[in-house]
Amino acid sequence: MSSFDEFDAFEGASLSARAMAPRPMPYLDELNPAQREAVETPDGPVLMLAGAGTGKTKALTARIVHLLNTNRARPNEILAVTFTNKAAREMKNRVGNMLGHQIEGVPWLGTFHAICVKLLRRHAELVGLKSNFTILDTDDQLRLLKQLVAAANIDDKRWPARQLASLIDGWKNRALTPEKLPAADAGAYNHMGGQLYAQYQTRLKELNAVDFGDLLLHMVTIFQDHPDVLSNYQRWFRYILVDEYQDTNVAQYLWLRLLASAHKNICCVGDDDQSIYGWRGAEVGNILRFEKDFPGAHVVRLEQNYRSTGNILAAASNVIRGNENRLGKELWTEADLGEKVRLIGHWDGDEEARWVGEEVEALQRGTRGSDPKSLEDMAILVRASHQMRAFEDRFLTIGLPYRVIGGPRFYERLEIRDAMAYFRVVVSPDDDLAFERIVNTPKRGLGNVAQQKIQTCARANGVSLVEGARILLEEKGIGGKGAKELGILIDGIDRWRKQGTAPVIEVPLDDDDVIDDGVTQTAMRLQEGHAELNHVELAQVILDEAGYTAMWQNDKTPEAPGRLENLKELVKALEGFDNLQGFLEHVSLIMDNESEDAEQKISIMTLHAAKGLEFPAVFLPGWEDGLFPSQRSMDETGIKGLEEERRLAYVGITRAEEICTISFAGNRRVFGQWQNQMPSRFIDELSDENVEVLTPPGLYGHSGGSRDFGGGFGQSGLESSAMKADGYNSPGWKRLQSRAGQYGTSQPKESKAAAIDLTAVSSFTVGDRVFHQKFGYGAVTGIEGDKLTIAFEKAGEKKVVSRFVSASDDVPF
DNA sequence: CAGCGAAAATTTTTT
DNA sequence: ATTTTCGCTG
Repeated sequence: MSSFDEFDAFEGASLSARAMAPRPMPYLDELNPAQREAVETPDGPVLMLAGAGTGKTKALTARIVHLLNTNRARPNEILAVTFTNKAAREMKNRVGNMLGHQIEGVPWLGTFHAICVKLLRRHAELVGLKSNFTILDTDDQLRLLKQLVAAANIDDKRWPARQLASLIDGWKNRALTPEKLPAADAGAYNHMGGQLYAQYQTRLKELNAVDFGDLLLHMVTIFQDHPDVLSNYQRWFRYILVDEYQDTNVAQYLWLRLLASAHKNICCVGDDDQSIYGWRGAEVGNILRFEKDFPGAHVVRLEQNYRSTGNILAAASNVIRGNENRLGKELWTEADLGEKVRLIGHWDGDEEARWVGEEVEALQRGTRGSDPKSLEDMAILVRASHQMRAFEDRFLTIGLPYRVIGGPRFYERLEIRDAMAYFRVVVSPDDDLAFERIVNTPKRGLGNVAQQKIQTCARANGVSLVEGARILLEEKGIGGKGAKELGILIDGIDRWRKQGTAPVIEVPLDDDDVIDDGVTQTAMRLQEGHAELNHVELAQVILDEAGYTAMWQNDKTPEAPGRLENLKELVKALEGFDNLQGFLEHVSLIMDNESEDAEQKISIMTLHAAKGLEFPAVFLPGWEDGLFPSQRSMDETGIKGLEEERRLAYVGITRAEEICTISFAGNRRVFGQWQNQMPSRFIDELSDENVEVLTPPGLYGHSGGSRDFGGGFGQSGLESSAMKADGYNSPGWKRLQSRAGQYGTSQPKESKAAAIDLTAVSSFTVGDRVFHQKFGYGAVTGIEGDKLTIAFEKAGEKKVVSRFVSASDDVPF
């Protein structure tokens, strides 16, 4: 009460009060009433229901700053959790900016996983681990499970280890240890699920390792079994903030509830309409139930949208209205109606990609009525990643710079994982999984048989694989080339260990000094060893001496140079860390790589990856039933799945600030087979008055100007609404169908042949030497209609539309 | 044991 | 259609 009076006085603006105010709070003036309410209700449970684009992050950061400014908490007494590293980074930055860098930052601001690692390092022994445990990636996890499955004599064919992995994952998400597993669950996976889960956990402990799910599960277990530890943290974390609360799973929920149960100073921010991670264990129920979990909770609704135009917002609202289980919010905006949401149907997926490409270029030029837009301001959001390919191909051929977000990540690449496995073997002698990975990479003549022997020997002696291999060699249990190579490898590992920084040693911690200083205290400390090399040099030496670099240098496949390049980048990335251990830790948690490059590019990403982002212009292709909403999602979870898909649609539309373009295709290749597609049911749920139906350009080719489907559907507003009123019987759709009939088949394969006749372009023959703007010189190796297959000297083999290449003679020197 | 060709599986979304 | 896995041969 008392400390608050000062601020009331401050509001009153009397001079004396202002002089007494501890710090100015300009950030409060920038908040709207709802945001301000959320910020100025610091104590007790608060639920901030923040719709898309309503300034949620702003409110959250202001709240943190406010807690600090009012001296309610010191920076390290605030626990702020997010889901993604990106969100954590952004919040850190914004808090830093608001504070004007007066304070180092908020040390306990991070993802659930990052924070749990920090905590678990301090209390590892309580769950039978050492504090330098390693975090397994999904690769290792699967390899481990495969071994267990094989040992249990289960047919890997009928019961894939992958399936077991996802079961275990699911159990961990629900905070179920093997002991707590309900009988119904334990019987899964050929009646062996529970047993194998227990074995898996035992094995992890032996390896001194955890998987991703363990990070939370172990902490929940520790909190539940050790009230003293829990109460320590309850006292320490005086204020708790949670971002994206709708995405929390049971384990995360329990973790939070345990920590908050004493003081209940917990502020959860979320939007039930943006809950799109149900499939990986997120429980919308957590947010729907908040007021029951925390009686007397203060609920604040953020409903003013600052992102999108009126039309976009209205269309999105109308779609989400189709969901039953909602807390209910109605977004509004002061912005103009703006352009209507644009809707267009295409013949097939390639045509769709072609059209989007042209549309992007038109937006760039500003010939679409609006100001010219930068590629940075545009995004293509797809349901599933395989949809990206069509756009990548298309953009490659027309030379449109693009960037795939959330694609194959740097640290998940084969060569990077191999290299890291080498580092791991050097750093942690017991990392059997890493050893398994590299023992025969590069090829050392150590096949299955030899590896089996090492396994057996290690197990018989109760030692790690490296030691097992050493013993095996001494006992001459292996001969020939393999023995020699194995000897070299083991000697190498010994040498690298000596050359590098000495291994970490545990620093004993007692609970009292545990959280004393979250910034600088780490559970491990480096022992100043007799390192001959710094860790960057060491990494290079390891890769070179192990023959790993050479392996790729000798590799003739086209991707080998890229892999070498990646390895170089990896070594360079090491410079940012003090030692190999720190780096490995970082990598296991930070799996995103935001490589910012100077060139302007359009972004391609999944709808999931787009959450939290915004773009002036957004393309939403592939709105077809079965693809979006995804058939699988509906099959697996029925109406629940459909509602989640609908939320995904809502997320997609609300990413757009000014221009939102939705499209679908009548035909699409699925598993290499052509399939007829129905327009998505969500298209029918868009509100008519906010949508404009565009006329598709000619079906084929670039020759005769724009032809539309069977005489122009959607020219008038009436027709367009008719179409949307019933997508399945819409004139547009029927015309799309009848167009198919015109070519005597519904198989576009056939009609593609027709397209070839119409285009009649190729003035090239196989063997011609050609030039392409982007790829340079090459030779034609195949012709398929107007598409040429060209073996480029630099870029390798590519398929390119013939009009983008010229005979190389034409190119002036 | 490795390299090659054939068969099978894959396509939701990820901290 | 493409990628991964499997099984056979050298």
